Amino acid sequence: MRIGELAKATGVDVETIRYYEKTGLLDAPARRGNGYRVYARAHLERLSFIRHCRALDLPLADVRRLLCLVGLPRTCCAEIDQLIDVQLARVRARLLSMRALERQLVALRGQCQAPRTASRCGILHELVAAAQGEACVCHRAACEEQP
Amino acid sequence: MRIGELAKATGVDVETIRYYEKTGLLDAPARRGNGYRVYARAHLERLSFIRHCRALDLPLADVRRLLCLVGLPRTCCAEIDQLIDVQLARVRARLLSMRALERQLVALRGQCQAPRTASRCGILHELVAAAQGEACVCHRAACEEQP
DNA sequence: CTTGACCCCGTAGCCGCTCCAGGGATTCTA
DNA sequence: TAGAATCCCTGGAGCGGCTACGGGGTCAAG
Ligand SMILES: [Zn+2]
Ligand SMILES: [Zn+2]
Ligand SMILES: [Zn+2]
Ligand SMILES: [Zn+2]
Repeated sequence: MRIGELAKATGVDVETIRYYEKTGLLDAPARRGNGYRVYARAHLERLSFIRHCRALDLPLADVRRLLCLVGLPRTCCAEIDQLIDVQLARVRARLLSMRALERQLVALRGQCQAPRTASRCGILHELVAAAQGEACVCHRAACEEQP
Repeated sequence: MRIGELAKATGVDVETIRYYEKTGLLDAPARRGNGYRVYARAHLERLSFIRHCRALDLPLADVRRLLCLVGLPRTCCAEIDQLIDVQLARVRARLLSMRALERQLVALRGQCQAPRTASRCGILHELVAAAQGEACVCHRAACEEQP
């Protein structure tokens, strides 16, 4: 199986596969006489594993560790479970900040309903005013929700 | 006002301020005899503006454009409004994928309730099985929700 | 025998910082 | 007045996770 075929089979870009090899995440495969990489089933599975982990947005360092733990079946899995817990916490934190961001942007967007000149744009006006120390709609709203 | 004072006043790190100057986002300030940067009120406001935009997660290229438009008051503000619209769309897209991610991670986490050996860890088992082509809890769930 | 798809390698670029080494200036304390 | 702590300077490297590029070699179809 050549690199392009592996790429198609896994949905991972060719360049990315080479990058994974360079960083030691994927074993260097055998080569044909012409220098082309030849992949075996084991590579396919390992790369699919990586891709699946990446779909969960796990950092490559975590993926590396997981791949390592697959080869150590006697280890306690607490570390694995914790990797997922930490990732879940990261995702939830991001979720919270994205929600706040959405609210802020909606509030800001509401400042300009119809196109005018820049000097009369409610959005720009708001951003400039906030920079001069005045409370801004986007962040003022967030603060008032607190109590 | 020295760089450290500006940093404290705006909440922007000293290194970041220098970075903004290097990339032309913030004007190079005057210097004292000893080479220290001396900032004026205009810098403080400009940097506060940048920080506020960054709090909305606007890319620096957009911030740059906004700063440029502040100086062109006669321009139509449609471009400003659109910058915010695009950012809102980005945030909402991220929000959707974060929500999906949370569901997937929760499903995966549920595969291992109590610590065992790695070879019996439901999480690791799931990841490996998925790499071998079997449907995984995390992504299978997502697919079944579609219809 | 040319065209086009595929493959190789090494390096640089993206974003938005963040940190480092290796120095100089200033200010506070003992 | 010496030493320590704190500030400031510069240029450059490093982070993550790719992505793009330049300049080439290989191979099968038409
Ligand atoms: Zn407007
Ligand atoms: Zn605001
Ligand atoms: Zn487990
Ligand atoms: Zn899955």
